Amino acid sequence: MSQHRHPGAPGRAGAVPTLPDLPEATVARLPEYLRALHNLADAGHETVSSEGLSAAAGVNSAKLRKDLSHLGSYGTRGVGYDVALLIEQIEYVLGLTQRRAVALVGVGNLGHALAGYDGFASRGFRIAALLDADPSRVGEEINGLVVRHVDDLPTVAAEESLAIGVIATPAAAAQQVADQLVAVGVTSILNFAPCVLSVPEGVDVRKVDLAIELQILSFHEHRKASLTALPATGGTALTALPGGFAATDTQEAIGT
Amino acid sequence: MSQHRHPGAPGRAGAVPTLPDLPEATVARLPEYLRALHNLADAGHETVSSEGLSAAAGVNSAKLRKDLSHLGSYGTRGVGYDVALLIEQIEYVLGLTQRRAVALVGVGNLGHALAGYDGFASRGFRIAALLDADPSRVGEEINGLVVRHVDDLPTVAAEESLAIGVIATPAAAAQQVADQLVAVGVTSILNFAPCVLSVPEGVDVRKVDLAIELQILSFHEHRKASLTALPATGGTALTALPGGFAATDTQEAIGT
DNA sequence: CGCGATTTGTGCACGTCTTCACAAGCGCCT
DNA sequence: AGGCGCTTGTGAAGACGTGCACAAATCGCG
Repeated sequence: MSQHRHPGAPGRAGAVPTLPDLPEATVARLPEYLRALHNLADAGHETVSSEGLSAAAGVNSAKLRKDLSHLGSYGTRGVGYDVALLIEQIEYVLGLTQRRAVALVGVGNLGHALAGYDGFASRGFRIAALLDADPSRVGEEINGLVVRHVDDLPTVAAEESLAIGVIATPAAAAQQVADQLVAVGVTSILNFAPCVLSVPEGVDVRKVDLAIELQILSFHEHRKASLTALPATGGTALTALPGGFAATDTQEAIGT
Repeated sequence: MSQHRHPGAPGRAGAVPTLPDLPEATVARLPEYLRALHNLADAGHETVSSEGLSAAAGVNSAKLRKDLSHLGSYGTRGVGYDVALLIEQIEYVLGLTQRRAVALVGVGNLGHALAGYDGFASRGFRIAALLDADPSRVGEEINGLVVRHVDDLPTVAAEESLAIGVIATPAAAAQQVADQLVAVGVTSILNFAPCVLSVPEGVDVRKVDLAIELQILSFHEHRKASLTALPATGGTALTALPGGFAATDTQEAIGT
């Protein structure tokens, strides 16, 4: 159990790609670690302790160590983790060593924003095509890409190796678009439309619903409000401790 | 244990607001149930079984029943749930009976889209103000609202009862904006900037990072690809079962 | 070379979430 | 009224995720 490193990662010369099957919760945090690591690297740090990295990523340090231990044993006792090596490892595990092509369907309000969002490009993705069902939108140029009709999907898929699709259409159109994406071989879908998609087995769907996030916050607001009404204490029950900000002030590497 | 309904909900004539403290996982699903219920109501359904509702919301029916049981005992054995009543209950618990005012800071690419997103308005929220730090953006009118300078936050907070803030700025500005929001009394923040925020105790932060979602999908792509490479079976290992779409075809009420 | 300071990696216990399976309850039909 | 079929609500078990606390490992220094 001492040092089991996973093959296929550093010298990726066709080695056997034995991906450790990570817990979902860990996978969901890896991108956050990766972002924090890039910040640290930009700030000139060569190594970082689990304490420092966990603070920058906003998690518990024990959790971070356990997460990273699932990748293998990178990191030196008494020293910390090598920033560059860890970046390489996480990017490998996340499959970011190749720049994945993404098809974005639905160039409405949100689609426009996504098309212009440089966070995709800067983190390993390339928007390969913009598609829309509305003929009046076809031909429009956004950020250097021309909007094509969604029925051109097969053509697009033939040009590019499409694995990921993003749906930013109204809910009514989402299922049909999903079917079209699946038909051309897309096996991962990021869905911004507020509806449930049914897809064949083997296709992954992640959903982002902006209104849902607000509703969750609303619940906590409601709860907080109902708490202040109850207890015998005066009024300023939850206006935070007087002096201090709670979280980790180890955000050294955030600024730019 | 038979029928414990929670006071303060139906006849909300100042009754004691005893919010049951729901599990976080349940809270996160309630908005999804609510959306499905609205669809069912629009389609004319008066009642719905846990089976039907869970299918429309894309979850396990046992999970749905347990979730709803946390709210109290609405629903009739042998019949199902009264759609209208359940909507009322969930909206009450989520604190959506009042239309909450939201301040949106950062009117860039994403901020524009959010300002124009009608999903907020249709689900209980009202964008009360658009703010930006860039003077050249101040004064611009978006969707009937004029962009004001972020330093006007105190004024805005004085006009409106602000509890929720949305941050759609670049990462470098997010912490400062969060501080300003907290300073004027905001206790819930939805953060779209890719960074960790430190806030005082009692303030809730939820984060949405579009790139992270893609990276999680990328991991699963990577894993799927490495799986097809390994097993002795031919090639079409994961191209789904021949005939059938996996999920719940009980999406009757989705279309519109 | 040995020792102390430091930090990783992990066994273990705990809490939360999920899922099954079934008793209790309700309505309808005869 | 009684019985039957259907559906909710929930106990219990298992899976999963979290966090503590500490042994093992490494570095630097005298």
